[in-house]
Amino acid sequence: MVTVRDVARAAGVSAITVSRVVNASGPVNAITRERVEKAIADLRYVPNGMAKSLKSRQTHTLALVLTDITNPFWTTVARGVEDTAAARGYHVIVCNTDEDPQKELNYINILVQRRIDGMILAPSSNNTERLDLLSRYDMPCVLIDRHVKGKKMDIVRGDNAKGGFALTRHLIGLGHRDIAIMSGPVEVSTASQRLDGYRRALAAHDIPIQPDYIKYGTFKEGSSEQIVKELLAASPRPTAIVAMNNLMCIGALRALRAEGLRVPEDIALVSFDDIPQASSIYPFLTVCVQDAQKMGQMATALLMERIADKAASEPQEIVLDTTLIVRESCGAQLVKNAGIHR
Amino acid sequence: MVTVRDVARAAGVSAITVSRVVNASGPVNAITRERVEKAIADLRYVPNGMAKSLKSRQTHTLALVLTDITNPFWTTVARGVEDTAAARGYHVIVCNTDEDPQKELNYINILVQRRIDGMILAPSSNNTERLDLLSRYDMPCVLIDRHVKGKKMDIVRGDNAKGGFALTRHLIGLGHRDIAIMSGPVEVSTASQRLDGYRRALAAHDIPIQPDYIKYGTFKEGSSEQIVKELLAASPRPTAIVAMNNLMCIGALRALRAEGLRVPEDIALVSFDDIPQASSIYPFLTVCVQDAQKMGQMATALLMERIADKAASEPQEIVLDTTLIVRESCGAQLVKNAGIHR
DNA sequence: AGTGCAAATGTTACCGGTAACATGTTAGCG
DNA sequence: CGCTAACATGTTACCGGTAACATTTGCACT
Repeated sequence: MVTVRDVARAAGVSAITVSRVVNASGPVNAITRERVEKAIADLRYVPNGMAKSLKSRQTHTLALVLTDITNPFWTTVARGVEDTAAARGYHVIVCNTDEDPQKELNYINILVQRRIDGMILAPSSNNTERLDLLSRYDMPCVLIDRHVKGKKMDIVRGDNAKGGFALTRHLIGLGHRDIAIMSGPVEVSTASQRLDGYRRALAAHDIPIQPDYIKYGTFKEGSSEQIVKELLAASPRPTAIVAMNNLMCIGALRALRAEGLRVPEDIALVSFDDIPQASSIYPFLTVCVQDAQKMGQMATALLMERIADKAASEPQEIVLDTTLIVRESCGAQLVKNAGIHR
Repeated sequence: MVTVRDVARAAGVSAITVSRVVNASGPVNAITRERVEKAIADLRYVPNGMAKSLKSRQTHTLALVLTDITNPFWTTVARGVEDTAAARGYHVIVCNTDEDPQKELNYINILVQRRIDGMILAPSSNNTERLDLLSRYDMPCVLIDRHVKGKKMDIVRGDNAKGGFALTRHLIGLGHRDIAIMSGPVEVSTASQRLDGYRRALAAHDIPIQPDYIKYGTFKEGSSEQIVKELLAASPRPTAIVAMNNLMCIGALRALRAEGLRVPEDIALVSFDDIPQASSIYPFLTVCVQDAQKMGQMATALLMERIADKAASEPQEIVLDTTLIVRESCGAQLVKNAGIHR
């Protein structure tokens, strides 16, 4: 492949002059410039980004390390990150960890080797070891959607506690008192904060917390089936379920139907995060949504700041608001039509 | 940041010896190795991937250039690509063109500069200029989902003609004769092939082709509204619509509902590609699906072959089968219950 | 003892771009 | 006319890793 020196030879100048023409990084006589430009065109010279990166110590590459690229929430985050990064001349490597800390660690190691300029990370566990690794290597990092215990870092996340509170209170307002919750993994902050909101809402209405009503699963569709079975066996049987994310909610809906229960007539079901294309044609699920695209944008902007700034200012925590969208699955319609539910 | 030479100094050996320890690329005495490994651990040495890439002329990076990362079809393709690439030690840069040839060209230029090892591309136009650019720079490239006229290249795609044929014939089998189609952009092969299948199915049943029934839009939700309006104004009004992809179909469904028409009672609607999470809770749309994940896997595997092989064998065309999933939106249930439809 | 060979380690140079410094040239000004 | 300043261009070295080649050491075998 053609190099600066090839171009230089063809144009009868030195390599640095070619570099100056390409980057407008120094004075070049108009006639010389023209000759160089002709040589570049003739030889179809394309500068080698790696050589440039090696010398300049920046790669103009970010990584987005997320837990499930199949989940529309993350897709939308990715879109926000990609757009914001591209607008500033950065590229994004998307890495999918499937909530597996080992996979996550692997990716981090490779990304450090690649000397990416920074990283947006949805941590899959509370273990701080790999985060220490990042700070040791001076790699700017912004956490997204989740924090890690005992480690002060930049983070952009939704207001999970408020969301959990809002969903639960809404159900209480519809007359429910036996409200169960399908939580995500205990050690993921998103889950514990949402659970907190749930607890606080119950407490605020003097409803005692039933340990039987709190179940832990993964954030995937698959784990719901077992949980639904257990919840239906609880006594008294819950009249409403809060699912901790969109995929678990879908799983729950299927599982409930398989058990012969209608939603919302027999049991109400609400959840966090939407599935935009689904609700567009079938506005059924009552959900608490976050602006995922904005979350991606904010995280990227914060990361860029951090890259420019490195260890300067204190780590920031940006908390984005959540919105409750009331549709059918909570049974609000039923209540409206028939007075108090149950 | 620590380099081989720093480690070498600390261990009292030469740089190349460190390199040999790290890569097991030459004989090293056990005692020396131990000393070097200790130095690596003490200094927390991490090899610089860029320097390695510069020397070895490979980046272990692929790019996936697609047209809409919000579309679940492409997300699933991305997942297939990512998994397959990661399994072989490659990383993927995902680039989103929004069907904009200018954006696509930009990305290609930057990717050539980065000297990525290869590229999987869903071309946004029939223009071959940028593809010539790729071959000129000797960049292995596999087209995905779409081909480009008059350019022999590796490609992995679905059997669009067959799919278009199957959807149309299914509607004909249900008694429809006035079948309209919402096509994608004329110059995208995916669209023209599907349209071809539609035409062939009509011809096979001696149904004349009505130019009024063929409309062209983008592959996005937004373009459907206008098209639906136009189709409803045609005379006779079509009794069924074939949408060319999942998002257009959603748009059409909304537009039809807005016009006060029920699907499938008043008009049937079928489409290409599913929205998995939507149909999981609401199995409504009759669709012709492709295995997107497999498409991504195959494309990556083919690309890897091509990277290993460069200009060796002839370009391959891999055509994946499509499957018709009959659900409600085509009106099959109605027909079953009530005899011939309309 | 002499020869041959493998293992162990080192030296040099290069991948491609560019910062830092050096040199040559021209124009402006007293 | 001589001096300075700004412009134009070039030389050298470095970013960090490693291929190619060179050197040294130790051992087996004749």
